[in-house]
Amino acid sequence: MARDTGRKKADRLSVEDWLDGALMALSEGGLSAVAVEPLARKLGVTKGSFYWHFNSRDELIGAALQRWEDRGTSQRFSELDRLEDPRERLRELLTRAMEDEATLALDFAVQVSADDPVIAPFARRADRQAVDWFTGVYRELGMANGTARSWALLAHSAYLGFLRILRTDPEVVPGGRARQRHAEFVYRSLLPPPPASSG
Amino acid sequence: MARDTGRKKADRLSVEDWLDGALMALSEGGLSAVAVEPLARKLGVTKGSFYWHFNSRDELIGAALQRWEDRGTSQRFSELDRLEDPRERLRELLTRAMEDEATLALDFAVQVSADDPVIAPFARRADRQAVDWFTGVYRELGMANGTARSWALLAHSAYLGFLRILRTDPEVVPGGRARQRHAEFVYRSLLPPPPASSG
DNA sequence: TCTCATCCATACGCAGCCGTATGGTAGACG
DNA sequence: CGTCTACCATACGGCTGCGTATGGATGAGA
Repeated sequence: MARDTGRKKADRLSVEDWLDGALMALSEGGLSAVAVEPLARKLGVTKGSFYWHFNSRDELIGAALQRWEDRGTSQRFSELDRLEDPRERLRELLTRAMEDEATLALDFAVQVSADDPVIAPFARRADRQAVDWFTGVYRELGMANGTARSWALLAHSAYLGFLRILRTDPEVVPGGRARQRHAEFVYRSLLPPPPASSG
Repeated sequence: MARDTGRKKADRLSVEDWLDGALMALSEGGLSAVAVEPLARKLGVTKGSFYWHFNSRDELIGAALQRWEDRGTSQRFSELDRLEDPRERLRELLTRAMEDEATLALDFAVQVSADDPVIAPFARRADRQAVDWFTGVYRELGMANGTARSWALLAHSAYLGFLRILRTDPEVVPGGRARQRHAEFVYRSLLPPPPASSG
């Protein structure tokens, strides 16, 4: 059967290799770059290889985004949930999100192609997940449900918009240390006026 | 000469007709919908017509976006500048932006294709214009330059992100009266704590 | 009426991508 | 050593969009 222990040997690609390639292409050239023939060229094979592993281009995109969802989207939040102070969680998410280039690139690519029928459900789930997460944080800060959701929506909007500006017009957005300071600023701005007392 | 008075007569299209059609297609189907042959079909003519008026698809896109820039982007802000109170200007922009469907659709389309080489310069100019405008408002509210720009960046990010969520996942975002209340909320949130200056 | 410019249809070649069909190769296994 | 299977190359047909070339229609003006 020879069903496992299959380390790739430079040729002889695996499904994983295709998914990696797809995500790479997605983050570099957008959705249109996730095309069978160009991808095959980049991987040093031909379409024949691809259509053995997958049935269609959409299947590849779906699988790759599923991988993205599993690896990134969910994990990102569950890690932060270990922090006790909701304020700290908020701060960590924002500062961290503005640092990791790979995450930024993929989030941007998905966001930008969110109107595509294959991408849409993933983008929607990512949105819901983020907004829900933010909502939880704000609720822990003592807000009512409605208010918390408003803040959450604003926070996630700010992230998405910032992402867009960052990728399209890097000149407008601060870079390096200034970026960290901006993240800090956004954190403070996205923190509602202190409800009462806390430390 | 017969150089003017040329009202279109159902057939016999003009450059303006093509630009209108391009913007319409852009707001409905995104950049990929601004294609010569599909557009020609929608206008009831063939490519022969198009290539008489334009030299290439990119030329059409550029001209259409130029029209968009002239008509919408600039005008939008200059109108608001008539309001004395900067707070009012801010409020008007936000509430108005969340109402006008046509504006939303086009802004979204441009934003989503902002990585396209033809679209990019327009998106960049629109970003700069918006951020500069916001910066002016915040400066009038008594902020230092750097702080004002931070707030401006946040405000514009929030708009762009909200736009993206609105078009992709309408369920997450409030509609109708709730939308107005959210706009009001965003306005209040994007208004820094009273006067004075902070760091 | 003839002419000329304007506007458009038709038909073509070209390129890129999708998906299929079919044959080939390398290694596991008996 | 032969066979079978996993993986891939090659070659094909089809679709869609871009851009060109060329000729037809229509109306203004002489």
